[in-house]
Amino acid sequence: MTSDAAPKLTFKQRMLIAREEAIVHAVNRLLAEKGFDAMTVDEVAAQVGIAKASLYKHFPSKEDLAAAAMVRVMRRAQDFINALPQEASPLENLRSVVRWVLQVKLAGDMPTLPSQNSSLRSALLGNRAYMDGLMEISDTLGAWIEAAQAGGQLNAQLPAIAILYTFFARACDSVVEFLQMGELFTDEQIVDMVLTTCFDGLNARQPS
Amino acid sequence: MTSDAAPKLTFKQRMLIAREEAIVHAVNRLLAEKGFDAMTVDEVAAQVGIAKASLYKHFPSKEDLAAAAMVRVMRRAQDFINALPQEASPLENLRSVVRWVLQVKLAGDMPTLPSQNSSLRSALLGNRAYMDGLMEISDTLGAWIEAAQAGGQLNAQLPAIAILYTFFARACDSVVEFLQMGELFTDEQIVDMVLTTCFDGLNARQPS
DNA sequence: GTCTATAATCAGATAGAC
DNA sequence: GTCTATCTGATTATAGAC
Repeated sequence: MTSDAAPKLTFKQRMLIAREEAIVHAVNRLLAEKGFDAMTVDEVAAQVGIAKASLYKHFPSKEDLAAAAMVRVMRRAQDFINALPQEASPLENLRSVVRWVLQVKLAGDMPTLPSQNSSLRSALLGNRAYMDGLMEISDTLGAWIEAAQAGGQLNAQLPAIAILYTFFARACDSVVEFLQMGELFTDEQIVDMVLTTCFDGLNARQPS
Repeated sequence: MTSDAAPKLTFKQRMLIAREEAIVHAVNRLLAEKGFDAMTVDEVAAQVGIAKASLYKHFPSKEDLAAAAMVRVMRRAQDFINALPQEASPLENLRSVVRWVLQVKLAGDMPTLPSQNSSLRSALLGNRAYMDGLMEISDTLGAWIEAAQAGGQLNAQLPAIAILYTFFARACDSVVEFLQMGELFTDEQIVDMVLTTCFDGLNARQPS
């Protein structure tokens, strides 16, 4: 869908892109580790090894840094989606994506933003790349959800949008953090438990 | 369980308690509305109508304010639990409590704290009233969960602690915020959808 | 574009009079 | 205990030289 024009980049341009990638990578890790409010721009600069003022030449504000990190993780999600096997069913695809999200989160690589911060909120809404990425993912997942509902695999009583939000919410699921903190379970066990809870619910299975 | 000694309070003491209640109430609303980081102590003082320095005579830090708000909401939860009908089953009780949590959240009365803030974290861990309240609720819900698992109503494959965390997490479920923001559903519909998702999962029901 | 140095602001916490 | 006034430190963002 995204028309990547064949790039002919000068050395300087590649350096610039590499540096911005390093910046966004650092932001991603800090957002995953301590969240938006606790992350300071000084920290980001220190991690990248450049001066804070140089950061502001690349990104005009802290909010834009966060937006770039979100774009990055959404791109990674798209890459994962594009690599899914063609023969898989919509439900299998959805499960795979949720599993991937949980694994990224458990690996400490999932940036999380406060849903309440208003300045951040408006910055994201005004960010073209962010909104585009969000809509692209929503379209893909939304189509799968509706297909799975039509095929009788997902509960058709629930609005598709509610199911979509439920999937998105796995990216900031506090259950994962709680379970991970307790150190009683392996990452794999946590993924399985959350997946089970998400798709099968907490109720006991009806004996078939 | 809590031995409330019959109080004989002077007028001054009652005034003090009333003021502290007003403070904690304001903190509760601000935490629910904008979260811990965005809430400022100045705001709290302004809402209560006292000077910031006076606030600090009652609570030694912002973290303690937050802890008091959490204690307040946990007390309200205990009151709700104590009022549940005696004849109800463990599963019914659990559903009722989750429903109550969602209703409080939808009413904008559920204080939420960042799970990542470390200074706040240690303050909570060192707060006797907070830890006591948390453990009391955990004990009650935990007993119900195990009973429901033994009775075949809740999935016995899942560790009880994972189910407990899943319930706690409803108090800060971003799905609720997303759905509420969209303004497509009534509060009651949102409660039902989240409850269904939580207990029955997203998969379609097996035709019985 | 990168740096050092600094502005400008804001928020948590306190001093000290009453 | 309550107030006004203030301190202190942290943080976002920028000025200006190279």
